[in-house]
Amino acid sequence: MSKNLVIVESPAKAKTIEGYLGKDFLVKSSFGHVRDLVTKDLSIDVENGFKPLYEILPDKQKMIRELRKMVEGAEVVWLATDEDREGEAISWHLAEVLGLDPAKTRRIVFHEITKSAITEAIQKPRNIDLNLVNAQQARRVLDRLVGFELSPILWKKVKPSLSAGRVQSVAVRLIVEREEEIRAFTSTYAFKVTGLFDVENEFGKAKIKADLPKRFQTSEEAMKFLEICKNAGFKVAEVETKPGKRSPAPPFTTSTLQQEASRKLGFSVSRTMTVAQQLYEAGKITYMRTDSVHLSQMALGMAKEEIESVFGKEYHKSRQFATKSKGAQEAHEAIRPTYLNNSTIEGDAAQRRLYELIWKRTIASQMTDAILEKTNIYIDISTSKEQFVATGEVIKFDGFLKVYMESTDEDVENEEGLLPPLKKGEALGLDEIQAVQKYSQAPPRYNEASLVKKMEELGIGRPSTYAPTISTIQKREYVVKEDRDGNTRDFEQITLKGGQIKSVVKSEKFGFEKNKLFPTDIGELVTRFLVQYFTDIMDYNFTASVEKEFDEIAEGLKEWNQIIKDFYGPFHKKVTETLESREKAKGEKLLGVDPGSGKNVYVKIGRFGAMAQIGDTESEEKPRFAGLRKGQSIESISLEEALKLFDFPRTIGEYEGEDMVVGIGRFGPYVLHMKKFYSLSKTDDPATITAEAAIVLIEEKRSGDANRIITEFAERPDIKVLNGRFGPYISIAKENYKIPKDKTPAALTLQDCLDIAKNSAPTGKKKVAGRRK
DNA sequence: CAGTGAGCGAGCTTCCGCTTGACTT
Repeated sequence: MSKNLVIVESPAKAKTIEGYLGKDFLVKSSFGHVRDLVTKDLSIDVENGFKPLYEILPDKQKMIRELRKMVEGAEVVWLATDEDREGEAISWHLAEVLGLDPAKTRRIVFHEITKSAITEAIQKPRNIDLNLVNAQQARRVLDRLVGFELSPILWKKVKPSLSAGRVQSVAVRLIVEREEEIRAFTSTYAFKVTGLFDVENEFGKAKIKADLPKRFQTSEEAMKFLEICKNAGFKVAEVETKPGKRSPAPPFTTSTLQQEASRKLGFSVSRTMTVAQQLYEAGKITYMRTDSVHLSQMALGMAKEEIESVFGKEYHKSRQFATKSKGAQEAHEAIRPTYLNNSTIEGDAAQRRLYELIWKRTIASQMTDAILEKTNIYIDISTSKEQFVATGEVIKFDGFLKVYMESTDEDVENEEGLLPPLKKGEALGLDEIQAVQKYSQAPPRYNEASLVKKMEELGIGRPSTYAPTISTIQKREYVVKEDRDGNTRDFEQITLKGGQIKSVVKSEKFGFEKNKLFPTDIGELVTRFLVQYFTDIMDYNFTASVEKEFDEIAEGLKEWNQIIKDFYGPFHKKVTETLESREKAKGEKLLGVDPGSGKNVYVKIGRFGAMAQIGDTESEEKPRFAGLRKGQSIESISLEEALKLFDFPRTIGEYEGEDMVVGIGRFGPYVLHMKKFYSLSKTDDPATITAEAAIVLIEEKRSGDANRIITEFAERPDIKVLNGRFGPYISIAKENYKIPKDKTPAALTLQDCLDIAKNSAPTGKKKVAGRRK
C-alpha cells in the first residue's frame, strides 16, 4: 500500500500526475462530485437553517468503498481537487464521506499539470476552506430551491413534467425575446450608391470601387442623384493613409472553442465537447472545460520555440491574456495542445480538425500583431457636394494572420483590398454608378454557439453545463433547433452606364435559417408566465447578483444560511401565492368562427401540448379537440389550417375486409387497420393519401416485422429471438437480454434463452436514481 | 411508443454543477 493517496477529479489527470509523483504516491480520481442532495423531494430543511440532506451518488458508491480501503492504508491523504468553489466542495465531501482524519489530510491545488507545479503544490498544503465550501452549498441549495419550487408550479399551471431553473429558464427567455424582436421588426430600406471608376496614369490602367456615404430613402431621390452624375466629372479630392494593426484573439476557453468550432467546422456544441474529450483523454490537449485564458509558463516557452523555428523570431510575441467573463473561476489553463510542436495529430477527421483549430488559435495568440495600412480615397463630383469614398487595407506585415483569423457571426460584405496608386487632383473616368435598394435586417436568431456566448456574457451557466443546458431546453420542448425556408422579395437596381440610366427589379432570398434556435409555444407560454410572476429570478442579472453574495460567503463576510433565508422568505411566499390564486396559463387564442357550426375556434396549450378547440368549454356541449401537428404553432396557425385538423379520423377504404382509417396522433399521422397502427411516411399527406398507398404501407410494415423475428417458441409464445437496431437480442415478456458473443442467435434453443436470462440482467431497464438522461 | 384534451385525484415529473462510460432494440 502506498504511503500517500492523492485524489483528483479527473481520471486522465490522475494518470498523468501519477507519472510525476513516483511510487510512494497512489493517485485516484473522484470522477467529479461524489455526494449531492438527495434526488427525491427538496431535501433541504428550510425550518432549520436550510440544512442540506446529502447522499453518496449511486454511481460513486463502489468507488467510495474502494477509496475507504486505500485511506486505511495511507499515511497521508492529499485532496487535490480543482481550485474553485465546486472543487473545494468536492474535497470537503470526500473528507466527510471517507471520514478523513484532519491530522493526516492535506488540501493542495495546482493550475497546471507539470511536474514542477505539482511538487511545488505538495510543499504548500493548506486546510479545506470552509468558507468556499459554504459558498458552494449556498449555490447548490439556491438552485434546488428555485428548481424544485418553480417546476411544480408549471406542472399545475401549464403542463406536467416541465422544468424551470436559474439557468435554463433565462436561456429560454433569451430565445423567446429574440423571436419577439424579430416579429416586431419592420424592415426599412434605403438606396446604397456605389461607383466604379477608371484609373489611367503612369502606373497603368485600373478600376476603383467607391461608396457614397449618403443613402437615399426613395427610388426617386436615387434616380435624381444618378441624373446629376450623368454629365459630371470626377477627381481625387484627397488620399489619406493611416497605419493600423490587428491583434490575435486569446487562446480558447470552452465557450470560445464552441463558437469557433461551430463557425469554422459546423460542429454542434455537444459534438465539440465529445471530440475535445477524446483529445483530452488521448493526452493531446489540456482540459476542455475551462473559463480561463491563462497559459502556463511551460506553454509560453513551447510556443516561443515553435513560432521562432517555423515562422522566425520576428513573428513571436509572448502574451498573457486576462479573463473578462463574468463569474469566471479559472481553476484550469486555457484549452491548448499539450505539446505545441505538434501542429497536427493522428486521429479521425473530426479530431484532427478540432486539434488543428486549437493549435492555430494557441500559436496565433503568441504571435506579433498584423501591421496594416488603411487608405481612404475621397472622390469629388463636379455637379454635387457629395463625395465618393474608396477604402482599402493593405497588410504590411502579416504577423499572427499567417496562422489564424477568428471568424465573426455576421457575414462581412465588404472585402477591402489593395487600392491602385492615386494622386490628389487626378481625374477619374466613370465606368458605372449603381444605386441598389438595401433592406435593413432583423436581429439574428441564436444558434447553439451564439447562445453559449450570450450566456457566458451574462455569467449564467458554467463550462461544464453549456452543452447539457442546451440539450435540456430542447428536450423539454421549450426550444427547437431547425432550418426554416426564407422568403423572396423584390429590390430595385438603378444603373448609370454610358450616359444611360436603367432601372431593373430583381428578386432576392432572405430570412433563410439553418440550425437556429426557435421558441416553441410552450417555451413562450412558460417564459411569459415566469417573467410575470417571478420577475427577479428571470432577470438577466439575477445570477450575477447572487454570485456577488456567494463571493461574500467565500470571503467569510456573510453566513450562507442567512443569505439563503433572505432569498427564500419572499420567494416562497410568492410560490404559495401563485399556486393558490393564479389561473392556469393556457396561452389561449381565438382564431375565428367555424363556418360549419358557427362555434368559436381556439388554439391553446393542453396537457399534451398545443391543440385546437371548436366550441367553448363553458357551453353545455362538449367542445371538440385536435392536437396541432409538428411544425404548426399557436403563434402562426391560420383558421383554415386549424379546421383541417378536425377532418380526422377519416376512412379511406377497405383492405382484407376491414376499414382503413387515417388519423393524426401523438407521433404523427397514421393508418389504423385491424387494430394495428402504421405510421405515414414524411412524404405522405394524410389529407390526400389513397387506399393503394396505405396498403403499400401496411405490407411494408408486415414484411419488416417478419424479418424481425429470428426464432419463436411454440411452447413459450412470450419468448422470442429478435433482430433489433443494435443486432439480435432475446425478448422475454417485456424484458430484453443481450446474446453472449460466443453464441449464434439463430441456433439458440428455448433452454439457452432461459439460461441467458437467468445469468444476465435485462438491458435498458437500469434505473439509476439521480441520473439525468 | 399509441391516437388523449372539461374536471376530479392517484402518482409521476423537476434544479445546477463536477466527472465518465454504459447503454440504446
